[in-house]
Amino acid sequence: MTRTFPEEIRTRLQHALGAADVDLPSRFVPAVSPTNDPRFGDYQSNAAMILGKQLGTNPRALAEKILAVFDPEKLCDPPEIAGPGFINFRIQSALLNERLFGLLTHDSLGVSTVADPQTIVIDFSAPNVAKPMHVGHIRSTFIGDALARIARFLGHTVISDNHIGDWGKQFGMILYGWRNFLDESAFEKDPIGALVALYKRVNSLAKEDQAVNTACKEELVKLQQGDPGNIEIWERVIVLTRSGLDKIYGPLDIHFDHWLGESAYNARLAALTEELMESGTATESEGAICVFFPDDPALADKPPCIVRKQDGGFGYAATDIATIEHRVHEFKADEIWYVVGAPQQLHFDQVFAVARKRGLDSALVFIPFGSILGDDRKMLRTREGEPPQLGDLIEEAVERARQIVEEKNPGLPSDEKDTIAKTVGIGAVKYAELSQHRMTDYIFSWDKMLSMQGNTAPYLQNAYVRIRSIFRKLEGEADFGERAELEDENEKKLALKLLQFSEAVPEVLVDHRPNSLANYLYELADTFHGFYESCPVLRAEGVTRDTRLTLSEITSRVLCQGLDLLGIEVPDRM
RNA sequence: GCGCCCUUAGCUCAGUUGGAUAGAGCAACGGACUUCUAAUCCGUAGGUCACAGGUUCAAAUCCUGUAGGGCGUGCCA
Repeated sequence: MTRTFPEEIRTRLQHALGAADVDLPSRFVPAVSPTNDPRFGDYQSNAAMILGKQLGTNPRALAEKILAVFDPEKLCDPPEIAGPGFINFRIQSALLNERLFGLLTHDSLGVSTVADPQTIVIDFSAPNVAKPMHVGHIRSTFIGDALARIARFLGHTVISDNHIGDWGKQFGMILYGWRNFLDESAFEKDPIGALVALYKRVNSLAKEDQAVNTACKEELVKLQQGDPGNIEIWERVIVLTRSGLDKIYGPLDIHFDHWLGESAYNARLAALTEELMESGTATESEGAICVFFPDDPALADKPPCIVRKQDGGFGYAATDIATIEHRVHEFKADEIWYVVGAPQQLHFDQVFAVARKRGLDSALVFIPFGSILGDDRKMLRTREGEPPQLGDLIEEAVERARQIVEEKNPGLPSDEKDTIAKTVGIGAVKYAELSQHRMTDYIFSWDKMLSMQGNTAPYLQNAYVRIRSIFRKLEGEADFGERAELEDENEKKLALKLLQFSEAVPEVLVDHRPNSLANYLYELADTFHGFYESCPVLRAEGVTRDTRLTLSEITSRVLCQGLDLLGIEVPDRM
């Protein structure tokens, strides 16, 4: 297992600190980060400044003391002290050469698997039954899928679970609608559409008419209590919904290990509630079974967690608690990640608190994201208005990409153009989401989601395509020679960037933010384009050519692998 | 009312968790295709990091307050 450059530098700094007999605060770890200006070398550490402050000594003097015993052998040039006390490191060319060339035979492109693999259940996407996926589902679906891919790549055991909303109050509405207004003919033509129409009709009716609202709740309670007629309807609706969802997930290349929706835990809810009562965790309040948190300062003055409602029905707190139990006991989850919108913070704080009271000690991680807003700057909701559907968005993306391919590369076979259009269009939509910080709210915009210029997936795909084009022009098998020798500044910059893939991937899981990987890939493509402009590959000779071929090959592999971790594919031509 | 989150270039957003002169993309302007794919590249212009204090060698980043916005706040999920 090869250490990354920052890890190596950090280790040697720690050695030096020990050798220099510096009186370290407990658990002090020197920070090492890439520089933002090449004049300062490749990496920098502010350790001397931090320590200088804590120990009351001059930072630059301390830095000199550290560097007097720092061992740069086979790693970097002798480090320099700069500014108020930064220590700057420049990686040795020989080491860059060696590591770069080594990447050719390294399957995971320099990325080490984690030392302590965990079993991680990731809960994402979770659409509702009988409602089509719309643009509001983009975030959970794409972010969750990317996190699953990245965690797997790093060596964790990942179990993805689509916890679909197949049991809630909206289902009562479907049942009510099914029993009262089902239009069989419309249903045969377009099952999903008919279900949606049904839902909408009942929803608006229930808003105005309290009796309808109550009737819906009653249908739900009947279902939850096992009424055979309602069960039968429910089963049919699930099958239909599942097939509708598969049509969306398929082209997006998103797959789940399990589809354990809310309904999967129905049989457990009554007993769970009783256990909660018996253990004193839950109490009755205003006719509902609730958990209060008097000992938790953050939750004490908040409304209670409602496990069972007045009408006897179970809310999603009950199913979520049962779900955690299942994941801990059956899946042996060390961690459970919830990729869910930020507004549900309180709900998960409560549910996690209940789980802990029940002795479930797996790490429960809420991974929130900001809202997608409509033109009015309000959250997109299905209840009012009509947010664009995910299927339509994808279709439009593919169409726009198809037009551009037609324009740029009319000579390609038609079926290849189709494939390219899918790869590019879907990539653009995914990247638009994943390149953004997950907590940022944004106003949904077709043009933004479908942009194909600048910092977009097609930009990264284009860099890959240019490289594949180089190799297509090579006669026969590519020969990368026996070593790399970096001369030009653009080559060195690119080599360093490529070697930093090993830093960028693990970085994502520090804060569960795929956008940090997207940023890295954009910078890589940008660096590559600089290299591409000033360093001809095929016209070069000897070791220069070998080196440039190596740089190109590794760049294409990192782009392909990196994009794959975001769930984005690359075409060979575009 | 209370709680959480947000405010960075005309627009959309990054900003490696406190580091050196705050960066990209769009849009604007000026250049580069008989060359390994121009979905590209190079250059110009664009900033009181909402505002006011504070913490320190160092603040877009941490603390306090103010303004504006979003979300949540007992039986939807």
